[in-house]
Amino acid sequence: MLPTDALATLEGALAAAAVACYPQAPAPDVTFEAPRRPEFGDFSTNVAFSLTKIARRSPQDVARALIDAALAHDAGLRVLFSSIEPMAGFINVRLAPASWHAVLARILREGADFGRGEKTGTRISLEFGSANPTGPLVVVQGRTLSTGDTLAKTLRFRGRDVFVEWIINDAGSQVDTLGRSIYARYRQILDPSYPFPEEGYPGDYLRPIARAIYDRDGEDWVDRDESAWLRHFSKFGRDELVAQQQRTALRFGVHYDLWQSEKEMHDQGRVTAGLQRLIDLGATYEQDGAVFFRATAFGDDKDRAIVRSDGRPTYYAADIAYHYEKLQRADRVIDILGPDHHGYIGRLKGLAAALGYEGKLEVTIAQQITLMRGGEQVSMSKRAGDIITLDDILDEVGVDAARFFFIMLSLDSPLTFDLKLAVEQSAENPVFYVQYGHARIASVLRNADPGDCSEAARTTALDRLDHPAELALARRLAELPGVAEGVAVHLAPHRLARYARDVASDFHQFYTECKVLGDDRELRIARLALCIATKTVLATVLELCGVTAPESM
RNA sequence: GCGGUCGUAGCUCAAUUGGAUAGAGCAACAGGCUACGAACUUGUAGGUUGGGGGUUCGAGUCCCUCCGACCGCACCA
Repeated sequence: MLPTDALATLEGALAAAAVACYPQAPAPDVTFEAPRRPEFGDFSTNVAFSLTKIARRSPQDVARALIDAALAHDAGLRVLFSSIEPMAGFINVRLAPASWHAVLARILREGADFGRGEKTGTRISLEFGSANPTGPLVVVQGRTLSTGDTLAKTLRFRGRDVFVEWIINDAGSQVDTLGRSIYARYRQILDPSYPFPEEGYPGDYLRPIARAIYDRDGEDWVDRDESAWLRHFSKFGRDELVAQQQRTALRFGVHYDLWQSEKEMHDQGRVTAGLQRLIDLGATYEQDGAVFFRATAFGDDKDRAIVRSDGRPTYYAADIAYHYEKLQRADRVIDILGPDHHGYIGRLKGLAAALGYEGKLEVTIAQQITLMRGGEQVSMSKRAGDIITLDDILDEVGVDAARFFFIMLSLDSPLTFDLKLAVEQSAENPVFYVQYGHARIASVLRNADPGDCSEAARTTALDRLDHPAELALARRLAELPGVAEGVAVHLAPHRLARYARDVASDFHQFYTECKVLGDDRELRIARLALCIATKTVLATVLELCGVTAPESM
């Protein structure tokens, strides 16, 4: 019997025992969790605490009574569990090894599908990475891209329908600024002293774009007025930079279902439609010829302008329309924003509330990344022109190390990243530890007799696995579905990275203590089966992390 | 000033969302290969969870209040 089924049986028995022993108390909800410390058993429940007040007895006594009653009622529990003990008020249990063997057999049977969730029917809109099309992707986007993509994969793995989107902020004045910047670079090809606009985007990354225009059009634009060239240069730059951003995302292994142009939304009248909805709901007012969203009525700390007094919509207007569309087509809308967007949380949540979708929108901020090089802080401002691009990082440490590194930390936590250290210590990145585990298993399987391997891949004869390291590893592998679900529910991809390390660690320990390819055939097959199951789980986790699972390294 | 995130071992971070003796990795120290990959492993040491109150069987987690860091606070995007 699988651990989950065994636990469900025990939960039912304990709940019944609670009702029998303490009929005056409301029926408690009995749930088992894996305790932090292994010596507390495989699983643990705190149900006794909830009954102490009414029972007027210590949690320890209550726990004892519940166990006795449950065992008296169902003697079969003694077979499923090797121990059921009260300890400090908790009820700690240890499963019979057969349950862990059953999990291994299941992993072998299901392969890459082990841990996959049933379709839930939940539609999720996930937006992350969105940026102005005025420059290459930078380090902080490495964090949102890694996190967002891993979340998308994990949510899908756990049965959600996920729609991944990026919004291109190409409707505002920054695109004109981009056009003027490129034009200056274009003129500088002929005259290096040509002035660069004060508000322009510095750095050298616009020079190749200017060069491309020059190669195609020659000096056609030199003597023209801004009104003639601006549109052209802006659009060319915007298209080129969006394409660059898309290439970088792809290189990073991140796929989008939709790159939504903000300008397109304006052109198609969708922004106006979204605003109209807000106006119809009475959530707006006019002041000095401008239109404001009454955000303070919905928890924001300030009302927000959505239409300027000259009639042009603000950026927020497009945000409103876009989120309105997303809220209509999804059950759960998730935004992962950069660290300079703290002010957005209030207004976006207020917006969802005003539109009648309170609670459906989750806004998460990826905290800041401080980039260091050899102990000195590196400026990452696009303004300063001295930018470290995501591509630079990928060139230095590779996709695998970068992907893993960026999801290792909770989004809530600010992150310090020393480039020099990253290069020097890339071998210390835990991703290599995990990948090594996978490669090591592959090596064992290569050394094994092929006949043994194919038999192990199908076997259910796993009774010989009784070494503590074997059972600990099996128990760890069994956690995969729960870990993945936790990542999906709490939007916490760093748990995958942690879990991957734990699996690898348990494997290395098993490998150190237990010889796989020994003379005892029955034991050899069982241990090979454990290796195969471990390799399967590692491959699944690495896949969710967007990291390759190498056969050798 | 207002708001938003945070503050945990020397460093980088966890802590199953209120559970047990707060855990890992680096770095430090001491061990382990004539065994399937030592890119591994075993152990030691390291803490008043920024300070102080409160809520309760129980607080790193929730509330209040100070201190500190970062980020926002446009009819820019």
